[in-house]
Amino acid sequence: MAYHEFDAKVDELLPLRDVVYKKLRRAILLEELKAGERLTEIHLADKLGVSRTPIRESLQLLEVRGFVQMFPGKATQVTEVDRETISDLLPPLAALQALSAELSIQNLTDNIIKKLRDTNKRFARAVEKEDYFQALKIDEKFHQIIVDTAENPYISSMLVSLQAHVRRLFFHNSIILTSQSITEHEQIIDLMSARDGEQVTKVMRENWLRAIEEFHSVKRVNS
Amino acid sequence: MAYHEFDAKVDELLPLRDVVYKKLRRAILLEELKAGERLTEIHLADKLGVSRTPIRESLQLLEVRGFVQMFPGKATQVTEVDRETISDLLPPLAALQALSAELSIQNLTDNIIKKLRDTNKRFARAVEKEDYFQALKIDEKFHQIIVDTAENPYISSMLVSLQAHVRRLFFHNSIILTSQSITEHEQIIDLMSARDGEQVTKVMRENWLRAIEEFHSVKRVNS
DNA sequence: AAACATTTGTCCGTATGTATA
DNA sequence: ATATACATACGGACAAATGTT
Repeated sequence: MAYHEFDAKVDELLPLRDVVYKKLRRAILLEELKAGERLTEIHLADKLGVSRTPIRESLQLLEVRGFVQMFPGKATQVTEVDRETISDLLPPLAALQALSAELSIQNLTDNIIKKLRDTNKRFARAVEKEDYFQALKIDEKFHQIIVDTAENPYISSMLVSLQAHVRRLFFHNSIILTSQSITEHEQIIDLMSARDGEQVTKVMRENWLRAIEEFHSVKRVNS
Repeated sequence: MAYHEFDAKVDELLPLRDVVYKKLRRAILLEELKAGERLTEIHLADKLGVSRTPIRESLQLLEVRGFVQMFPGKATQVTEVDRETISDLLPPLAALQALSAELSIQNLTDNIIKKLRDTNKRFARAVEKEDYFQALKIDEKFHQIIVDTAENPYISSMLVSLQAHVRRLFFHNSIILTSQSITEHEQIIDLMSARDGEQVTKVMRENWLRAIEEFHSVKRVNS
């Protein structure tokens, strides 16, 4: 399930660096730590009540994942997010999601198809109720099932990272998940059942790339 | 250029953790540190003449990149590579390389096309001379030009990581780069010039996925 | 089962280097 | 340009956890 990634449910048994990592990432996603803001180890250590070591280690992980930018010996700051970022982010995301769909075909079971159809029904209900936050969560779940079914650790790992960035960009921009998504999901399920790898790739890509246009039109209105 | 990634040309100005990171990754690629081998911080620190801090930090980076596996509180070991790994690795690699080709079209200049044709000529000469090591290096360069032209930092970063894994798998298995690759490269250049994103995607994918079959046949003979 | 030897996780001190007055 | 304040990079010590005899 996707949301464990930023719900920051702190399991106290985890190493401190992981706890700190999740807290900091959550803070960045929620914009408590703002884009461009400078992060100093001592300050964060005080604030979180830990020493500098777990702070340093978590900052380095955040940097690999692209949430912060480190200037060795100088400073660390929260990565800026400009409008162009989403254009860079979505194409690889779409490509990897599409690939997941294609690869998941060989691991498909009736049970998984049932789960996908159920999830899409719940998605449809959320869209109808115009509960877009809930719809977004269910949409993620839908895609996560497909990614999990593909059983490819490289793809999973890359998608975790990309998804987090997408969330960050969309967090305060309510995404418009239209009824078109419902139909596309249904199409995706049908094509996977029919084992049509080529077509499902195409539909999946379109499903994700449409978000670029929607994002740009929303932003144009807001700003 | 791709090989700076594991040539471990130690720039002494870099933070120690980066120096250590490169040394360790190089050692893993060269199988000086063998798959499954356990890495203890103190031992590595002694061997490299540094304290545990840069060792720890570099190990965490290696873990994100998938070269080692960390069991918090217990141990760290070099990731195992089995024959199935290449089947997991190449599909996302192919997808991202194909996407790079598609995206690079919009940034294409005559100069870049010229560079691609030149590189492919040098590639052809290396293949003819049966200098497969050199051919592999030039092949990487060819693809790197395309990735760079796409100008997408997310894709670049993911490919760096995937490529390193591929190298690890292929390192002691001389890849057979056939004359078919030469033709495909030529095709790719032509399709990019013609701005045919759809077709170049297809050819690029095939170019990369063919390596799966070749790898499997080679391994079957050797083992 | 219990004490032991290791190893990891965390903290903090110090040196080096960076930015600012 | 110099000095000062400050942050990071690294090292080393201690505590906690592991697994071993």
